[in-house]
Amino acid sequence: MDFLWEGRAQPTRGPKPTLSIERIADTGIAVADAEGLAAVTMQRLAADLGFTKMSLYRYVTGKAELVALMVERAIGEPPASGTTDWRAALKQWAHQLLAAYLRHPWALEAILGPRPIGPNELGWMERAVGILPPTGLTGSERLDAIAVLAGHIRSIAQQSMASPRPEGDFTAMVGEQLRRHGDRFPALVATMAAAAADGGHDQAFEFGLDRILDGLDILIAGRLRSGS
Amino acid sequence: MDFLWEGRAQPTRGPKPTLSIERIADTGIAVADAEGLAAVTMQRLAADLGFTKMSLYRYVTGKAELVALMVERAIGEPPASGTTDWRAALKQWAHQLLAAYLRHPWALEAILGPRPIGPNELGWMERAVGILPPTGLTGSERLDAIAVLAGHIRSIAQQSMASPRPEGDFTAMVGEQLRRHGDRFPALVATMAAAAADGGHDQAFEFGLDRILDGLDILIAGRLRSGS
DNA sequence: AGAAATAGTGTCCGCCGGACACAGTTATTA
DNA sequence: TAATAACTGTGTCCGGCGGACACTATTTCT
Repeated sequence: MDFLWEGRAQPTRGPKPTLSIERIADTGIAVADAEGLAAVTMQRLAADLGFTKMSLYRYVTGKAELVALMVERAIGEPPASGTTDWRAALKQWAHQLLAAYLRHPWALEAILGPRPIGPNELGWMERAVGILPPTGLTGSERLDAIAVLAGHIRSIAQQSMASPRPEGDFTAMVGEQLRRHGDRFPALVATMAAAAADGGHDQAFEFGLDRILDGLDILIAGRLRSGS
Repeated sequence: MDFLWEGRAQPTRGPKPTLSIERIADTGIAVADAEGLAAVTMQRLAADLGFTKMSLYRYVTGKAELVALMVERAIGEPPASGTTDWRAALKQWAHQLLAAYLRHPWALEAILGPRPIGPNELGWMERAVGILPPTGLTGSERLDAIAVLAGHIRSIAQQSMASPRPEGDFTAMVGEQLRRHGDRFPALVATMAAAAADGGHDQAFEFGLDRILDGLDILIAGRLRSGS
């Protein structure tokens, strides 16, 4: 349950371990980066490491624990902040977290559903809540604000997941279906045509981020006005 | 590829099929609702239906297709809108979509990554973009606005996923780790304490929704002012 | 009365996560 | 120094998964 927090107490007797949790997790990360999370199997990692499958179970109690370790290492520690302005700092934080997800898209798959929380994941949250205090929001509001941002980041990262085949692209797929059944979706057809006419390049992340920050700004400005 | 759009042309010769795609998908939905997506196996569905596993492959080319069908049926058609005010309509849409996800939490798992898009999914998008036109936003902006909302909804639904065991709850898990390693996360500890002191009940969805809509409101108001 | 196409079954395969017993290695203890 | 306890890595085995394929039984068209 807390294997993400304290390292195993290393035993005194017995042969020296040749492998390490870190090497196994890093191999898993490399495989997942290159071929996706589905390619991460005990067999595969053992083969890449030159060991047998069962030897890995000396370092990891099961696959769930392995994946949790991979996520924790892949996400890493949050970089330090550069500004004190809450809006600029949150924007920077969002960009950094998005970059981390884009480096390891499989992590989105791995963090679905209830799972143990590691120090790095908590570190990212810590950095974010550390930005907000001087803004006059309540504790719940600060947590909720970060939840919105984190959700937007995950959502965009998920949408940007590189698809192995070109026909997996979401907008292309929508376009294809609209070409066939456009009569059933008139507003969508019109909007996508308009989007293709204007700039049309992919700004979904920046757009959503700016809207959320604008919305927070209003709330914060109101609080500061009524509070002072 | 378009099995979600047109029904199979039914053959003339041969025995009458006893099963149907719909019955199979509905059985899958029932199993997934009750025991999660992992419990949905060909063997299990066949057993529940009183047939052999391989008989299902007469109706469905593989498990991926089955899951796509399950999602399409589970999400269903979007309900009709009640208002013409864009903000109220978007809010209603968001609540309806969230409710749909909460009814079938496993759908979040199933819609990760590139996948075929069905008419119902496109219907939800159609309804959303149909709300926005009279707001002065460009085509790209309207699509991006919906993407932010959809992301927030998915994110909240994912966070609210009922965990089988009580210790799977996210905030509880965070609290537990903070109790042990709180010294490393001072801002987080302070914020969670503050959140427990104020109302503290779960308003993450409404909070984020209102922030996003506020942010959109600013942009729209600005466009209308400069446009007229 | 074929012949052709289909529905459902039974068997088989490779791959997966993982339990378990075993042999070899190392530090402690008698 | 010899015995022993603890540990590492291996080999074997299991149940369950998705799915390929051959086979029989059924239905309809020629």
